[in-house]
Amino acid sequence: MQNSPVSQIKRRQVIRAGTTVEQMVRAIADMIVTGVLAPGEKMDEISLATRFDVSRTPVREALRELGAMGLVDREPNRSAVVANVTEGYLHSMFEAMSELEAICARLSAERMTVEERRSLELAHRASAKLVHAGADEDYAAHNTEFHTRLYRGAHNDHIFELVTQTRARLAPFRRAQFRLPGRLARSYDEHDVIVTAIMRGEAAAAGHAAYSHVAIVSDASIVFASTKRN
Amino acid sequence: MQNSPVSQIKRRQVIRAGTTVEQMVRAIADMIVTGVLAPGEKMDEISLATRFDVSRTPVREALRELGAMGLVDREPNRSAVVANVTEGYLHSMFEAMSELEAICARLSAERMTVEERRSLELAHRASAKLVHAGADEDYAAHNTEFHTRLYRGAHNDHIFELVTQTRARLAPFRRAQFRLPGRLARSYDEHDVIVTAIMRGEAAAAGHAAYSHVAIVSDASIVFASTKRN
DNA sequence: CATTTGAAAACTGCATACAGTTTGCACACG
DNA sequence: CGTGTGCAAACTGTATGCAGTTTTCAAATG
Repeated sequence: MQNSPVSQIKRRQVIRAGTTVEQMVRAIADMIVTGVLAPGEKMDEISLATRFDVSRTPVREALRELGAMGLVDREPNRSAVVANVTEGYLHSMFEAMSELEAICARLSAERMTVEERRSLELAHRASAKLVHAGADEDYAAHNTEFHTRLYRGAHNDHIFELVTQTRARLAPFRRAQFRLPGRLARSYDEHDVIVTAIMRGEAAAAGHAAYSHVAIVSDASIVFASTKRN
Repeated sequence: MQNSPVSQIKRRQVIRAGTTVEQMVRAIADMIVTGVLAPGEKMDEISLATRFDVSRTPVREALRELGAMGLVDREPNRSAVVANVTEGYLHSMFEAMSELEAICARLSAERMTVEERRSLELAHRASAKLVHAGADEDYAAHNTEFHTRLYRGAHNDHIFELVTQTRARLAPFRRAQFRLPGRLARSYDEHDVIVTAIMRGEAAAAGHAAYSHVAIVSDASIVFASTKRN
């Protein structure tokens, strides 16, 4: 394991500060949502402690926090494992995501400032290039930002927290959503309906469009997740 | 420290099982939502440790978990404090609550089983007696159960989690909601509209009724909370 | 009298130590 | 050859100790 003191020191400076535990929470959460750690994978405290060059105490606190976030499952006297949800629960998370996005789109249509609307539309139009170029990765990044704009546009901090939290828990299960042929173009079109409704201040229409958009992604992801499992 | 093996064993048997940390999380969370600990109150680790007769380690883990739940605020090298949110954030939580309840009522209208509908209506009808008797406390208990029925009736585990979590964080700020004169009777009437819509399977109507119902409670609570603060 | 300062007290962050539990393996026994 | 049993290794849960930070309070100074 490449565990030189140098890399440790670098980590502490590069990943912006905070307590040891906070750094570990971010680092581990990142590994989970990006798929470096797969759902179901065991994470014993000693390995993590040596890997991050700290004692078990901060590791345990980080794992507990990740457990509270729903990213890892913990049982007494057992190793923590990367959260692996049942298909039923996965479905409920996707449905919740659709509902939450619908709320955000609806509220965005009502509440976004002129500046927010303008920059939403600009970013959306710009993403057309990525679709034509077939740039999966870049479009995925744009997509993440697009949805974050909707969450912020609702101007409700608590809903922002709920939707962000749900998105993090879903992340491990919807990687590669843009691998499906033709998905990029259709995603763009769906975004377009949402943006248009928001620009016109048509709250209900924006909500419905966002609901369908997420539902479509959900269906694709559930297929993906269930074919991959076991 | 009175750390006799006997008291240890007793605790483990009397307070129903789970790890030490889980017990503490439940106990402290309960103190917060019931108002034994007021928002803004400091909770230093040593006091809690001696109070629960354990070392600081499990206390720290419990506090971290409570922090992740949003019930306590933590900053590096400072004592944890019972979460004290800004008026703006409080407002966003109440709005989120309205939206979530609307979703639950809507889905309940579509998905509740015959049995669930029957027992919802029965419990609701029974609560009329409490209103006439002016039994604040008992009606509050019924009210909690009533809303829990809606959350379960939606048949979506993740939404259940989100709404439960939000309710817990709001609890400290809406105590005494039934102290306001005439509130009991109006609450019953509002419940009645929701129940009727659900029994008829009118999803949209149930959603709207639930949204208004919670919004009304929110307004009252915000007044209460802000008059009490500072 | 108000303000600054500095040292001690109090508390948090992390490491280490130890106790209790689970797991895996080897050996005995049917 | 399969199965059960017991021991050892590995790991989690909790306690304790120490280092570093914040807070408090009182004395000194203007």
